Amino acid sequence: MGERLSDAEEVGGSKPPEPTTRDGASGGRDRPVLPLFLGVMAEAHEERHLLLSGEFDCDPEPLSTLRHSTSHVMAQAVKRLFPEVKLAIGPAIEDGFYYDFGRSQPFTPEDLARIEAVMREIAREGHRFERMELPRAEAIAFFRERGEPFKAEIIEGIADDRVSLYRQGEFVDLCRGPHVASTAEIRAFKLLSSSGAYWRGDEKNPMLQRIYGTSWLAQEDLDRYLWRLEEAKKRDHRKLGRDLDLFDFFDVAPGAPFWLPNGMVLVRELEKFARESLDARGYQEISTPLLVNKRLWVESGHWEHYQDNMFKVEVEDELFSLKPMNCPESALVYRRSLRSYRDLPLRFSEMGRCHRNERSGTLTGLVRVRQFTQDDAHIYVRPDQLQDEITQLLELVQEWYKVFTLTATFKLSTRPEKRLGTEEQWDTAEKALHEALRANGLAYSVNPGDAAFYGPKVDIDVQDVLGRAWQVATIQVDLTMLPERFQLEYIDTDGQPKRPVAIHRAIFGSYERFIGILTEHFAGAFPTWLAPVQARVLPISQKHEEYARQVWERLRGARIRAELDHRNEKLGYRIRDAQVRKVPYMLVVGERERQQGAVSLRHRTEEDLGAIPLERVLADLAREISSRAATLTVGRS
RNA sequence: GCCGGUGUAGCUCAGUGGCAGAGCAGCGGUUUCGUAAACCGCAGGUCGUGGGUUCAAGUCCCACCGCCGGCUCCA
Repeated sequence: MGERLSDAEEVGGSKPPEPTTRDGASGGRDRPVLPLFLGVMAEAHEERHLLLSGEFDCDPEPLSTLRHSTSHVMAQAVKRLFPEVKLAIGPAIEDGFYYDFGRSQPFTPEDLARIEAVMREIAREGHRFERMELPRAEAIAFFRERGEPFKAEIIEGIADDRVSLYRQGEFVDLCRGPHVASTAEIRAFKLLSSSGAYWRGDEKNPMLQRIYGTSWLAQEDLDRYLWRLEEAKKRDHRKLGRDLDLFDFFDVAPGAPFWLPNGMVLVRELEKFARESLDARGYQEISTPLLVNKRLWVESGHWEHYQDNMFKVEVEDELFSLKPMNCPESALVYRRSLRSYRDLPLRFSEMGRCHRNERSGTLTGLVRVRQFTQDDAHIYVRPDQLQDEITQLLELVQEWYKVFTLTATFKLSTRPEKRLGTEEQWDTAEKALHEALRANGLAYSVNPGDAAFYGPKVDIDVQDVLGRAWQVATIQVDLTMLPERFQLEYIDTDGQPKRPVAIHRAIFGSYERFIGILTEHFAGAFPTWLAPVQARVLPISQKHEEYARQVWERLRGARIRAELDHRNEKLGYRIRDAQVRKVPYMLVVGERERQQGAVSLRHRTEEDLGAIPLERVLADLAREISSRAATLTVGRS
């Protein structure tokens, strides 16, 4: 993770700090993996505990252990500064750790600085982490006496007779370990932020104050991580969206993006891509109403289960709602005529604009919105067609993501406790998903019990260049919801009506989120086929404007999105401007080019590539765009 | 929705009770330029919105809205 930023498309990015040579698999020449781990294991009883139970509060892997230990040191520092604070929990998490504290006052940035300073003192003091065990009842009494109600509550929920505590210096915490040997091992860390968090994650419980931090084995690793955070900030689609004039939000429509001309190019190109692909695969596109009478939502069950998220509108004493999903209306389309077994699979695709009343605090740029457009489809199949259809869908998903150089991860979610449908139906559906994943040679993880109540699903995450995962696509088998609730049927070979199986699927997920992810993935430097402006013509001076205009006309004639920048500015200024705007190609023209019928080419990340005949540039550009190439190829060959 | 932070020019930000500021962007002029920022000038503001305190509010107080970081939710 974090090693993938060196792509050629990176524009104006700073160089990462020199990576440390050790990286888990790659040898680890000077990382103190072994000594640290031995330190963790030094105490014989802890080793025994590991061997016997394998139960720890964190992964006994060195980095998690270090982060978990850092959270204890932070808690110790907080207790030194604010003795009245109550301890809750402090786990290691990806890239760091947090600790939750019971305290009426939130922590200020100044508090964090003070806490961090005390943590460094504690590290200098070099306290050993010592494990001890107490009978359960004694431990409860111990924490009650120390005024730690949360800790006591945790132990009350533990079934074991004995619990383990860890001490470093004056600080004692309920903990299963493991820990590093001494606070002296905690060096490369930083507190990052504080926020509210509910006790045990339940909003009915009191709100605690959480402090997040990060901790690493070596200072270089910390520096590298902090650099990664900076880099992620530069790639933030909200910033790039504004800088590149892709989209904007206005406070009159929270959670609903306005697409600006540049961003709308992205939407249109993606739509075009999707339609070309789906048309070739037997999909039939439909479009259904946004505003629908409550009666439909009652029939679909959304009124019962999803009402709180729906925008309601009263029209002439009748209640309507903006659709939060497209499936019920797709079912109406299916149901409007008698279907034969020969008609299946029936694939209805829809660019479905949905509205969901997400709670205000959850809205985030394009990735969490109230109005979005799904690249939705509902596929109706006979049970015997299910597996083959899923197999094809997985192929399609991979084909699409490859175009965007995104790497997908597949997660299979299986039957939950509360579910509809027979065991036999679930067996068949889950087997179909397993087999389809295998048929595609895909590695996947399984989330038992995580499926929707109506059928198992495969969710697909993509990783962006910074290694962050985003859920985009989903393939959900629907055994009961649409088929049963809407009484869907097809006439089978025996002349009898049968229930089809429905598949709900989206590959981009939503255009909004997908464009947000692409923006971050490419850092705004989109492949040429997606780039809002594909080429800029730059005359050396205004004397060369006429030839520049001819070049520009040729580009536009070839339906290339081109601009002519003949502003009264020096060439260097205009080149810089095109670079900043991440325009893939700059075509510089002066007297020499005019005489040769050529242009001097420059890629957005590179130096002058020299004069190239205009005809060749046009041909190369056309090829690159029509093939939806991921990299810049014009003039290279 | 909850906890906290935040909101000043198109953008990035300064201004801590006493005349609303800078850089970039924009516009005008000079310059006519060979590969990442020429020079001079001009214009640009209900300081998120609404109340309040004060002789005086961008600044202090209250409420609301948006945004940011989390929590929760994510049929």
